[in-house]
Amino acid sequence: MIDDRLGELHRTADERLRRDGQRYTANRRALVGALGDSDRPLSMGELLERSEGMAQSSAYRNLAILEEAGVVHRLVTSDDTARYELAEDLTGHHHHVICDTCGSVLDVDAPPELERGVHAFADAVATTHGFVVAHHRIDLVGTCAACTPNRH
Amino acid sequence: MIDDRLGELHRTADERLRRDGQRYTANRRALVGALGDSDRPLSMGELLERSEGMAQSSAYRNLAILEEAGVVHRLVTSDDTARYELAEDLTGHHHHVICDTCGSVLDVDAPPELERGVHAFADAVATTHGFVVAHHRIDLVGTCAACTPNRH
DNA sequence: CTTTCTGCAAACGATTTGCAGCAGC
DNA sequence: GCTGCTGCAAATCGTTTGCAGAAAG
Repeated sequence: MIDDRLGELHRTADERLRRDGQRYTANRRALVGALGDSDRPLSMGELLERSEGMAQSSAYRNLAILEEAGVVHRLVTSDDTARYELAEDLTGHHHHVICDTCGSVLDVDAPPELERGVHAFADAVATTHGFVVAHHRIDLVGTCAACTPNRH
Repeated sequence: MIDDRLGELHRTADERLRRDGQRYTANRRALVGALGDSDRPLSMGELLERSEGMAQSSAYRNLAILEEAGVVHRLVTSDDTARYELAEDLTGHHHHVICDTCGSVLDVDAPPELERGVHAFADAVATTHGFVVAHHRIDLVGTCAACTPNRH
């Protein structure tokens, strides 16, 4: 196997769950697999489509446990449905492009110079306000290519 | 009156509502006044506290209408309750510092150099993905000064 | 066997909506 | 008066939780 990214991912997830006294069950494996296959955050609906026969309540419960274990990250963009992605240390640092019209979210990398700028900003805020900055978000919000023709 | 910022604000809100065929009622004035008095986004609870006797449903309805009219902006940070602030052209461009622990949100200005970087990034994404970027968000997420001592 | 997981159904909490009466123009 | 606004109560919708049985170790 040339690219064992998914195998590695499952191994890491298993390990982090065990550390929390949790089991890496088929349901959890399915969720992590679905997120690992995707290049963007997935909504609950999308996750259920990709997880044959999983009860919605199990999905919610497992995603919460996976987030607790540091495997998954839950995000809320603008509409009222949450989306899920793998934790940042599993995917690499990235940002989001969000379509106001259809709610879709795309992953993108920001130029290093921009990242440097945000870090400087974060340091300044930490100093000024005694705020401990854990991480930052940069979202570009607008209209995606698919939704643009629909504007009139 | 030396600083007629609030008067001006109410005049603008009135005008934008009328443009939409809406009235600038006492309830709406109270909401806009509360947001204009605040230096940070307010939750529904905070808005109701500051709006003596307004029904919650009226507040939600009016905030939706004010948002439609371009007077108010609704934002969702991480927890599951929305927050509201005046539209950006009424407050000036700014960003948010969000406490993961207590959910509080603080307004902050980013250095111009950082804003330039984000715009360049937005332009690049627009070109690459055919995405029309309407605006951007930069959030610093972490632990506020008030919540820091509680970490152990 | 014991503990954790699971699905189902009921419960929740933020937000929305239907409706009848009140208010603005 | 007509139309929009309000409060109230009921409905919605995403998400959470209680519970009894199934599965992992």
